[in-house]
Amino acid sequence: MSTSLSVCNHLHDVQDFTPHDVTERLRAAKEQCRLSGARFTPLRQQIYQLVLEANQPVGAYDLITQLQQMRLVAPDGVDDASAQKTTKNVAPPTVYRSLEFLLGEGLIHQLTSINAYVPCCHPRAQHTAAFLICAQCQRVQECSSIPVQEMMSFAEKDVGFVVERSVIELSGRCQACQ
Amino acid sequence: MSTSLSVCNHLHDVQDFTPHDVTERLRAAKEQCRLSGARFTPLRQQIYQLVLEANQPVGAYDLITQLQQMRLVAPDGVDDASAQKTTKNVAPPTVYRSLEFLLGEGLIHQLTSINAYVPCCHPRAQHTAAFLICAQCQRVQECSSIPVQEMMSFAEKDVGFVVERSVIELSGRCQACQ
DNA sequence: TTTATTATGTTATACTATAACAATAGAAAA
DNA sequence: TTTTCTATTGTTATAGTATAACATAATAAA
Repeated sequence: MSTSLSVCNHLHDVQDFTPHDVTERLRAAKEQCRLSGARFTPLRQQIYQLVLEANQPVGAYDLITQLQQMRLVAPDGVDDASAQKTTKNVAPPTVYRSLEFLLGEGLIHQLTSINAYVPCCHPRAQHTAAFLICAQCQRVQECSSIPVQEMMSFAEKDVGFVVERSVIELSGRCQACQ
Repeated sequence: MSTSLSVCNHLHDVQDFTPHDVTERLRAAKEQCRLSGARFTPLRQQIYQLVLEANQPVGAYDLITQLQQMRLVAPDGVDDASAQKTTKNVAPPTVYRSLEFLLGEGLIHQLTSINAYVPCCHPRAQHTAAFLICAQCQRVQECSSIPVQEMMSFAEKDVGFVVERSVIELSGRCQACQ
């Protein structure tokens, strides 16, 4: 996906970022956090980048595995640069806390039905969105157009229900996989 | 909820069944299974009844706990009817398999976002529904009216996405809790 | 610098769900 | 009826997801 951030259609693929896209997203996220006073720490950047670079929704434990492989350390008592390095343990709270931060900033979305995370196609204040999840190719499309809004307003106006959190996830086959 | 089964509005509370309602639901479910050739075994009936009688969505492990309390057994080697009875272990697969059966028959719905189950307001062949989940009183309303269908047809017609499974769950405050 | 706050590390554990195989019960066939 | 087959349930073990609680470290504020 090489679409400019300024384009605001109602349906977006949330994967297939080019390296250039990833860089741009990271830069934009830094700027967004700077403006809102949030601390976009190295760990948070790292995890955001992993979510951006994945071509599928990523699970929390996938991220743990990847972080562990990125954090190579020398064995105890060995100061030799050529020594065989070993991976360092990364515990679940490390990633869950960063995921929570990224969700709060609106940089990523949680896919509750498959316990995974995807980048937000258009980072901004938290917004309602529906997701089309292809069970074949694992691609995800984010959709914030009319039908979603109609469902929300139906709930609020017709039923008097105040929506705080929405989970709208449709699984099936995308057009390309049929 | 004492509404007759024949009433088919688009919004239903899925809790607050009277004992009479529960009996009627069980009878209807037996009949439905008899017609479709499915085996509505005692275990499955028992679990369906627990879901019906709950005034909140129930988790699988809630059901396990309740089943264990219902299955009292005498201690080893004691045949005295007056002996103190002890609970018998019930393992997760026991309830998950029955829940899967009830889902397949369309007798219950799964609330993926809170890992819980509720009775279907109008048992019939599997159908798409949205759920309004009150975070305060835990009541759930099942909604199968226009907005849901519009979202589905949007996905299928406008995007060419064939929906196989839908998770549409809105959490917040119901009218009574505001 | 000192203090306060926020973020991360660490250990332990809770909660949710399924795989794999054994035993049993019910239905169908002989 | 008896046997055979199939579906259901029991049982053990484990996988997968997520959070509580407290210690340490890094950053910001006083």
